[in-house]
Amino acid sequence: MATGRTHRPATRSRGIPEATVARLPLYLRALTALSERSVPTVSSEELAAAAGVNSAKLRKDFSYLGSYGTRGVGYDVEYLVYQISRELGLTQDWPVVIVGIGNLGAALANYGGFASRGFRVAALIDADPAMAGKPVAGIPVQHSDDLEKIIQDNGVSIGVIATPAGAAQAVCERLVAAGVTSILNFAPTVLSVPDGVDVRKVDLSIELQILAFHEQRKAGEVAAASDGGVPAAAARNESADQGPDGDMPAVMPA
Amino acid sequence: MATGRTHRPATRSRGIPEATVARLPLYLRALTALSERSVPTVSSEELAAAAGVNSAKLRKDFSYLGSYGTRGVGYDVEYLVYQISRELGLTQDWPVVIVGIGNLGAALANYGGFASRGFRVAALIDADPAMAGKPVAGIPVQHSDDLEKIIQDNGVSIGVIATPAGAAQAVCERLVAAGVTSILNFAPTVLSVPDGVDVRKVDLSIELQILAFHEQRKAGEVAAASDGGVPAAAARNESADQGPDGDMPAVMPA
DNA sequence: TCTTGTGAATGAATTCACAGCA
DNA sequence: TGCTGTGAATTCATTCACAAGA
Repeated sequence: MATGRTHRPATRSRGIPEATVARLPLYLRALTALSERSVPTVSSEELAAAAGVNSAKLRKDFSYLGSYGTRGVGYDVEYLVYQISRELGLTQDWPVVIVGIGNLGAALANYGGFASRGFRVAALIDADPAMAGKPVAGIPVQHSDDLEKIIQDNGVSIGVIATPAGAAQAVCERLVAAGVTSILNFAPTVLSVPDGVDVRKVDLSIELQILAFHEQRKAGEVAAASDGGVPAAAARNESADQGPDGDMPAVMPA
Repeated sequence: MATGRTHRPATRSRGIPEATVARLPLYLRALTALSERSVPTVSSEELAAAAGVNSAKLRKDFSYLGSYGTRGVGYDVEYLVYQISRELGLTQDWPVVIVGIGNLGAALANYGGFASRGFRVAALIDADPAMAGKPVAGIPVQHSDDLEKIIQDNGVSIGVIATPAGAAQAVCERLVAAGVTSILNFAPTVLSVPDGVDVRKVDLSIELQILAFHEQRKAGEVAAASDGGVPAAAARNESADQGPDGDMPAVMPA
């Protein structure tokens, strides 16, 4: 788990399963789209289809949040948007910093999906002095010497690492020391952090390797040489669903 | 599951759990680093630490591949690298195309972690005529009119979608029609694909939302207003591990 | 003696299937 | 009547703990 639910607080089952938390953003995205089309209500079946999951799972997920639907009718779109946003903590402002403004860092800085969801790029930081002052996505890049000050001045608690792998652990340590408690890591390294700090990672290369694994199976797979040879053919019948499967993200440097 | 293991072929348990497959690239990365340092053998304990998982899980994972270790000693690094690479299908060449050469597409094109793992960027494709011919990462961008021909000429079976959300489904359909059977989707949309096609997604915004959820908990969380009010404080004691947790990736447009 | 490989136990997530309510 | 909400059943993943083997 990225974040172990240690003991359960007191009242009510404040223990929303991690797998459910990971799907809430999907539901939110689907709901937002419905909201923009002024759709007033939606059934679990419809919403599940839009989010790419099955309806039983969706209803179970929502049951952890409370009873926000109406039997025989469905869910009120606006109300659900609000409830899920609140649950995810998106009703407040989250300043984030991006460290490492290479190709990837720049892509992230330009990503539009932030502001709309409570995230605000508070600063861009890079170790290259030549980058300092240069605006990326309208925000001037600052030198990493000032990292600690930037974090503190902006009250940043979420940091994004988009540096090369070699620099990631050091950057991570500085971020944590300065007060960051959640890190999104794009560098292909395992970061070690103290308790109380969450790390999530995104690794392109890993995702491709997982695809390659499945791809290999499809081709009819005959030989593959050594070790107990694989049984021929057996035409796999992949089910073609999205990723609501529980596996891992992947990493990527700038 | 991203790819349902339908019936089990014949011989041997050719059913490697999806969660295990998702960790193999992590092990491979750690092993590659050891290999570069010419470390000859490694114990499950050491390797697990390097990969950020626990050793029982690692041993169980390896047990699905076969018995590649030596009791009392550990694993031969080179041998394991080979076995895992073979299992993941990385001993062969995988040509990939990247569609949508915006900031993100360019970042992906420049990503170095490809070639070293059997992936080769066969072509970059964009819908903007102004981009055509312009080299990105040393590869000339081609116009999307030629998508089908490019896929077929290069025998591409893996496609990466880095277009804006609005274009993703259409691109996906053209890729699939042209013969692509695995897709890595960076656009924040649910793609629908026919059976037999695998889709994995990477969504930055979702990852941030998951972090925000946990971040919200840490702050001591008092009010939060409506719905059954959350119990005060209860100082969460997050365990700070990496993402080998089974949750979802996230998405992002160019 | 040390570390793997693995059954058995536990825990988490998903799916089923239907009672309960609008 | 129709759709939600949820216990119960099932499937999948992790962890334990120790026998087997170098």
